[in-house]
Amino acid sequence: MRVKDETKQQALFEATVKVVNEIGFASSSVAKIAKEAGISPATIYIYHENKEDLLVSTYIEIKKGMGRALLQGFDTSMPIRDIFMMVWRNGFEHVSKHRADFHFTEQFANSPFIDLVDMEEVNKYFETIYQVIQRGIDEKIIKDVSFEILGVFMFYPMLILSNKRHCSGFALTDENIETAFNMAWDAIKL
Amino acid sequence: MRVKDETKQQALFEATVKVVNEIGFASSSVAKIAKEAGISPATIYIYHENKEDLLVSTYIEIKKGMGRALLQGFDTSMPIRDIFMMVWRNGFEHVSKHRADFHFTEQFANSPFIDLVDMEEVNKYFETIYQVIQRGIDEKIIKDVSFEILGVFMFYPMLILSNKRHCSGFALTDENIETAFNMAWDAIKL
Amino acid sequence: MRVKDETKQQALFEATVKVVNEIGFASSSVAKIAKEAGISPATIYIYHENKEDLLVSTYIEIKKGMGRALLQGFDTSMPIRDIFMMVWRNGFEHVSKHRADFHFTEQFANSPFIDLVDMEEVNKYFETIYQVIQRGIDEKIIKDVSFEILGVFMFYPMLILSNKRHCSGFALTDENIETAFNMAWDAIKL
Amino acid sequence: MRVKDETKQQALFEATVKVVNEIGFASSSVAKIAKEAGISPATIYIYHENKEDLLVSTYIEIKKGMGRALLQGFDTSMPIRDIFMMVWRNGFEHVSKHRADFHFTEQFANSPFIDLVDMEEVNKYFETIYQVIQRGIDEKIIKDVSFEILGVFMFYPMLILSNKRHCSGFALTDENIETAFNMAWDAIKL
DNA sequence: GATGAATGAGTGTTCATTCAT
DNA sequence: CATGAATGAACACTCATTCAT
Repeated sequence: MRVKDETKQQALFEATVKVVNEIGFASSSVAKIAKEAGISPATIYIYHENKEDLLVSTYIEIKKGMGRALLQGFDTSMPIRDIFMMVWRNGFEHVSKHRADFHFTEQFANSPFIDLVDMEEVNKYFETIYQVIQRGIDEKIIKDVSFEILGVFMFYPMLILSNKRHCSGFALTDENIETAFNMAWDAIKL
Repeated sequence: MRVKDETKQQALFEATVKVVNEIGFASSSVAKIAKEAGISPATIYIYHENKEDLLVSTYIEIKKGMGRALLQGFDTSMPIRDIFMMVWRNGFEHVSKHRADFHFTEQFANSPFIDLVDMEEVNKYFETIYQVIQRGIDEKIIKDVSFEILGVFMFYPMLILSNKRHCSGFALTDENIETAFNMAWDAIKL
Repeated sequence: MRVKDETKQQALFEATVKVVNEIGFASSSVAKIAKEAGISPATIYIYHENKEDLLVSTYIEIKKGMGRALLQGFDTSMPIRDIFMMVWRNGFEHVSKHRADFHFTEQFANSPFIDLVDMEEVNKYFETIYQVIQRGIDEKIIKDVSFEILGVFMFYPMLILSNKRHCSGFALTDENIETAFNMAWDAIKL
Repeated sequence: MRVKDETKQQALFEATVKVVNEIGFASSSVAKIAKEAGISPATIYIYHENKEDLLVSTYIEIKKGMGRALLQGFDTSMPIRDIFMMVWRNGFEHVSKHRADFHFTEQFANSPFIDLVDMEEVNKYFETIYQVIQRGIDEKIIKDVSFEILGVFMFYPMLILSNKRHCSGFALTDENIETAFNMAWDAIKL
């Protein structure tokens, strides 16, 4: 795998997301993705070892972007609740701007492909957030339960609410986002 | 004229779930499912119009079972919170007994296959629960927000917490289940 | 093969002709023919040993009808030319009334299926006509060339001219039929 | 990038003709044709969109060769009858050299596949001959009837007489060919 | 006599991947 | 670096036929 043309690599990621979103993993083929990206199927093998690698790389690329987006404007000195609200808003903003990407990750994370991902690598993009949660627990602001349970009420709701497939009726207005945040906060706050 | 073998149909559903869970939609083929079910690939087409129909039927079959399970022991006269707790417990119990089925639906619901399902048909299995929610809203016990938002905090958590992929560290103990219920209830109660 | 229901047998012949004409031998299947005939594929095997036998039987059935039709109103005492003209007219009349049947035989006779037919059996339906030809040769009215060559100019033209595929512009009017007859007669007469 | 192998394309045409002639459209499969051509079934799809396209292309290829062959030695200044005789002889010579090809076209032209052919494209290979016919009509040498009728007596006989299936007893000797020509000429001449 | 269930073998076509250019 | 040609293996699905009922 020799890397050269960065725009081609980018086009490949975008094509992968588009094709998989439109027809699912079951029907997605290297040929179709290549066609969408405007390159030859053979060229994909210059950028990626095989099909699996293409899919996994696409997933990690998107996750990296999400981790970065959530922490936009982050400031340790802010009150815990404000930090969460900011993260919450950042999350909705980022997702609404990258619906397709996020849609892809949902599909990916609920398939056996997820087993191929080195979760350590992904988690490090969210490290800072874990630290905030821990602080909240230590300061007795947040319930003292496992990160996983907290995530179920604080982070998954962002994904589900933003997912047209699951919540077709939830418009991403400031008001709706705040209402939902209050519910999430009620769930996790002590 | 031989008569249609009902056990074959059942074996087919189980094989579909098993194969899809193990290797995902991307690699699941009619031949593999048939082999797992111990029948000829051609026989599948006696029971189902095509592959799509097999997958969709499997999904609906599972959803039907879930809807039935959630309402086990249901009694209108119970207090709203108790009903939800019962549904919550029923949910975890059912899911823990049918992990594979439920795993399949997660994958299915996050793929384009879900678009092939007549949601009306699925929703009717959950009709009674919708009525309880409405009663809770009317009696000012539950927050007056859309069903979708409530579902995100009251029902999706069951799915995510039970999902080893997403919550490997969440053991389905009575204590954990109750802790999580309290968080869900905090989120939706007025 | 036990024969019972004559109308079913007839429906089967008609279905065979219809299906083969519409989609050709390449796509025709026992199942499609059975469906067209309104019976089960399995039932076909009560009336015919196998698919081949069904096709061949259909061909022979049609040929029998043609042989009979050509000789309608036949009378040995008529002048040779008049006999030919009568046969010619009978031919066009019969074909125009049984376009589909005739269409089927064209396709059949130009496929390897024809090799399965016992030509002796078919030829006997046309025996009388061969005798007339021989008389014409003996009486020095018709050119003394082989039956095959004479057939090419006297009988094949009926088939080709009646075939919409080959002669879309040839309307089966009395005038056209007579014009063509004169050409055929010019070809074979001494 | 490997370059398309023209001999492979040719082998494919020949294999198609051979297989279809031997077992008919009903039994001819892409796999059998590929095997006969010595290539992988998948390779066929590099040269042709699908099976249909392979068959149609083969037909057109053969027709093109025929059109060219008929006009060998063609000279406008020759008398009409001599031109026809030359075309007639060219036809028999070409057919006898390419029996298999011509056999294929007979089968093809009597099947629904013929409907897939752009007749305009085929007819242009015979354009010159149509002009000669028209000249013959204008000069009152040939009967003033439609091209189709003339073709039935002037061109179809070549095909039928050369067809072992229809005329097993017609040897392609110069004498036989001339005898038949005279009959054809008698049919169409004024 | 008639049929739907059942299937091994086959259908046309696409797959992920390699390779010569 | 990039590609179209090439393919063995697999794909979803249909085949002709048999068989229990």
